[in-house]
Amino acid sequence: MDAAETQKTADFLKALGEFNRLSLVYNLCRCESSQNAMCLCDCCSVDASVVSRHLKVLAERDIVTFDKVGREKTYRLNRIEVATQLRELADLIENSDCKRGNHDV
Amino acid sequence: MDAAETQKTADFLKALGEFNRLSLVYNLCRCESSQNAMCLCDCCSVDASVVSRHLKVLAERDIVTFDKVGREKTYRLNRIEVATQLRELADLIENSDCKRGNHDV
DNA sequence: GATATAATTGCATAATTGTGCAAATATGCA
DNA sequence: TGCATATTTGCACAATTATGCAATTATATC
Repeated sequence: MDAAETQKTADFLKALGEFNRLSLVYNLCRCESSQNAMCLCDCCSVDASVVSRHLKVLAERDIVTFDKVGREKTYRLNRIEVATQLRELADLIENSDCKRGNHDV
Repeated sequence: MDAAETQKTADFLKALGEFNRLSLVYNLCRCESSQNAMCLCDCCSVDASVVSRHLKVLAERDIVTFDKVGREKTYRLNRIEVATQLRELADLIENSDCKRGNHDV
């Protein structure tokens, strides 16, 4: 577990670990289809510019992906990737190698 | 998903989403037995007071638990609980109810 | 009791982050 | 072209957070 990887995981968790951003994620969670940013604004009582910035953070960490359609951006949640990353962390925490005698984790 | 619960999940993720705290968690991850705080200091190049505060944050979110033995506190990772919470989030994100037609998530 | 070690706390500070507003940019449509 | 809508960006500011150092508390040992 080198520092760069630790930092990457921390950044991923930090991106999810903010109330409005997590609200956006939950909101996208409920939508099978993509949602544009204005629609997502409704779920949190902040300015559109704030939502824009939060979505940017989520996109930077590959938590969401967007398509640009005309002047709208439609966002969708990277369900599989996010879930996988969370499960990998869960597995590491629950069954880290050195519990089995491998100290080179 | 009410606001209080969202906030709680965000706080949990935020606690894990900081480099030095995640380093502490990974460090505890590698140890089957409890580790005292001074020993944990070695894994991150910050002052003991900083480690103390980070451990306090982790304990507040039930990520770690400690026992007080004499003047030392020994910490251990709440492996099962942390892993479970991460997996529950993964499940929610991957298979949110409304993909199945339930919009009351 | 005196001293040493473990851990916490108060304080100041630097750094980061979240926010709103106004302006700018980009695109669609009349 | 002119106007409306979606989104981003610049800027200022408030709030939070991470940090180090010094002092304090708690406990063990001599």
